This record gives sequence, structure tokens and C-alpha cells, in this order.
Amino acid sequence: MDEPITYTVKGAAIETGLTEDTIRYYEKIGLLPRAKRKPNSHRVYRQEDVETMRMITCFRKTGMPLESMKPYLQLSRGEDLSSHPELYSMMEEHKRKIEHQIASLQQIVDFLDLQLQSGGTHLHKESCTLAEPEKRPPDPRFPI
Amino acid sequence: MDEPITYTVKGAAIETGLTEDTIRYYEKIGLLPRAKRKPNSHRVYRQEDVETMRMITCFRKTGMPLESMKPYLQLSRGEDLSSHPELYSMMEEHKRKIEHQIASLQQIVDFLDLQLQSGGTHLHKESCTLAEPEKRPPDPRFPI
DNA sequence: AGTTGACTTGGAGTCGGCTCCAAGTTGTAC
DNA sequence: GTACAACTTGGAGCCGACTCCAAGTCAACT
Repeated sequence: MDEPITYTVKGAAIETGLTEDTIRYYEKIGLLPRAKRKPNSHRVYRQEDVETMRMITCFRKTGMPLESMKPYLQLSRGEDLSSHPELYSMMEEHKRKIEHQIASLQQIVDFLDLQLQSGGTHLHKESCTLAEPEKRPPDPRFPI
Repeated sequence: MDEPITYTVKGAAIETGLTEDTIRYYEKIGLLPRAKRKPNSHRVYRQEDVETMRMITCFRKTGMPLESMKPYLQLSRGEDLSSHPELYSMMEEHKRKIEHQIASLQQIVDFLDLQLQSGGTHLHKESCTLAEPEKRPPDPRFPI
């Protein structure tokens, strides 16, 4: 039978763009499950683990705190979504947040376009004014 | 003549969703220019300043470090873009980054959609695999 | 036997971005 | 005149997310 590919911590780092330290840190804080060890106690990662790491970097790009990722990552490790209605609505909620975030980013792109096109014929601050509908201080980006 | 509207630090905070402390902090680190003071040394903000704050919150949503915002904010305070070619290309570069970020976010939305639709009929990790073209550790999100 | 290199661990340090605090000033209300 | 509220300042503290380090283990090579 064909041996499934595995990775050392360094290999996983190269594969994912994380650093070795960061991978170990993620394990330390319980974001990644404790990796299997070889007899010499070195970590071994399988393709599946690398995918999880890629998911983390992907989520991280959305500015999501590591702590908030945990439920999603646990879910994708074999859990059944339909049996976790509160996770389901968390995901819906999160999706809405990201869509809102995309809108913000698009505004900035528009803003930059304005600045770039007009070759500098002065300021255009009026765009970039979506702001949040709720204007209460406790910034509600990821309250979970 | 009609007096232009001004804001206290509290007023500006309410208007922008930042906290008073954060506004003062932004001034302290030079992200906002030193605000004009009343004779009693209280800060006074004009509409223009509030717009700048809104721009900051907008940029902040993209995960941009405060330090990296400074050139853009200075620019929008009266500078002429065409006379700063290096700023111009910085903005172009930044625009490209944000567009890339939007693509990443869209992937996550797609990923979440997959999870949500299939009601939990197991994991779909294969999406969310755009990753960055360059796979060197020093995360190049905003090196400026 | 000794050196090298890839790993292990626990813990300390760093950095960005706030957040909180104490002490002081000023302006208005009673 | 004294209490109160709304500010001021400088500086300390906090949290998240790393990042770095020292000391140790283990296998392979010379």
C-alpha cells in the first residue's frame, strides 16, 4: 500500500507559509490539536493537518481572532454541522460579517481609484463613509 | 456667517464609534495631527477631522497597521498626489493588496456557503486554498 | 567519540493597539 | 465657595499573537 505523505514541522511550515514557531504556538494554545509524535518525539503532520493550517491562515486574513476560530476548526475535523445549530448560526453570522468587510474593502479600492485617477487634483474623503450601522464604541467585529 | 460645526473629543467619539481614549491615542502616536485647542486646552475637531477618523476606521478594517496609514492620511490632508510618485505607486500597490484580500474573503464566504448549504454532510476543506503566491514566512500583508 | 542538525520543551520578551488610571485644570450650577 | 462634569496630561498595564532563547534529546555522519 502507498504510504500517505507526512510532514515535519519544517515541511509543514514551508507548505503553509507559517513559521515553525507559529505552528508550535498554535498547538500550544490549542488551535491545532496535539500532533502525533514519532518515537523521537518529533511532530508528524498529515495532509489533513496542513489543510487545517491553511484554513487558519485563510481565516486569519479576515482578522478573526485565533480563539474564535477554534469552533470552526473543530467542526471541520469530522463534526457534523447539522447537529450543532448554534455553530450553524455562528457561521451564518460570521459570513455576514465578512460580506460587510468586503464592502468596506471595496470602498477603499474605490477611494484609492478616485485618488489615483484624479492625478492628485485634491482630496476625496467623502467615499469611505460606509461606517457601521451601529455606532456604539465596543467595536463589534468579532464578539462571538 | 454660519459657524462651522465642531466637535469635542466626546462628540467626535460618538460620531465615529472610536473611544475618546483611542482618539487621543491616535493623536499621541501622530496618526491624527495635533488637534486645535480651545483656550481651556480642550481639543476641538472639525468635520474634516471626523472624516479623517472615519477613514482610519475604514482602513483599520482592512487590517492595515496604523503606522502604514500615515502617508495616506497626510496625503488626504491637502497634499498633491501627482507630486509624490512614490506615494502614487504605494497606493497602486496597496490597491492590489486589498483586491487580493477581497478575493481571499470571497473564498471564505464561499467556504462558509458550502458548509452551510450541505447541512453538515461533512467537511469541505479543499476550498479556502488560494494561499499566497509567495510562500516565504515573513508575512507580506503590509510591509510598506 | 565528537560534531552537526533537526527537532523537543518551558518560559521570557516584544510589539501593536489600545485601555485605564491618578492628578490636575477649567467652567457651570447651585 | 463648593461641588460637579468635562476635559487635560503622562504613564502604567493589558491582551493577542507571535518570536526568541536556553537547555536538552536523538540520529546520522566522520
